[in-house]
Amino acid sequence: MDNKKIEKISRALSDANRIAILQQFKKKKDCLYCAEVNDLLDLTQPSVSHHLKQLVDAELLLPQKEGRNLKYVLNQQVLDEYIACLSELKD
Amino acid sequence: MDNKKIEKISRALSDANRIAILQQFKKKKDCLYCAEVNDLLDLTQPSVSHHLKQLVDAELLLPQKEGRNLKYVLNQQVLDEYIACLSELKD
DNA sequence: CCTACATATCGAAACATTTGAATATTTAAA
DNA sequence: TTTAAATATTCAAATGTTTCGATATGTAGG
Repeated sequence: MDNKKIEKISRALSDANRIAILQQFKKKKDCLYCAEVNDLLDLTQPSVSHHLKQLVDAELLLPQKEGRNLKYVLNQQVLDEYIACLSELKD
Repeated sequence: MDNKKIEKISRALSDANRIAILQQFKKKKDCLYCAEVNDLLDLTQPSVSHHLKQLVDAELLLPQKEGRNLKYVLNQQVLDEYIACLSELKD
């Protein structure tokens, strides 16, 4: 993972709403629907769409269309790689 | 570690210059001098001071005065706690 | 004490991010 | 095939971040 990617993921994580979205995956077992995120956050629909886009662009979330709905799953591999890069900073 | 702290650390990590500073600790064994960071980055002294401040405010770096000079050490504990929080996102 | 060095702060310009209203797109259902 | 629901896009306002020149502060050495 190069520094540009570390920067992008870090930026995606640097917002309270986006952190809340990611934490919601702990409660819902493994996937979250777009509509659920709209309910979760105290923001208008375009703002939520903006935040989800940041997370998808950083590849922390993987989107899957289901008819009119949009389902997201957490990209554990990218998260693992990011954590591995941070661990390398230690010594 | 609460969400405000996760947000702050993530923001501190969301900049190419600050990532470069942290990675420099791998090369220098365990501490970095302010003057070395000025040499490392292609920025003016006030800009470098600004970036170091972000890292210190996020408690990723611990500053130690040495006369006129300023020495930084990596705060491994905070880094570990941050990594632990990210790991918890994975289910 | 004066001078030079190391770092910090201030102020402003440039740029990026966040937000919501309005509107567009896509798709399911009637 | 019209209508409604779910999500995305556009635009602009507000806010936050980055950068640097100028200047301030603190400290060591002469």
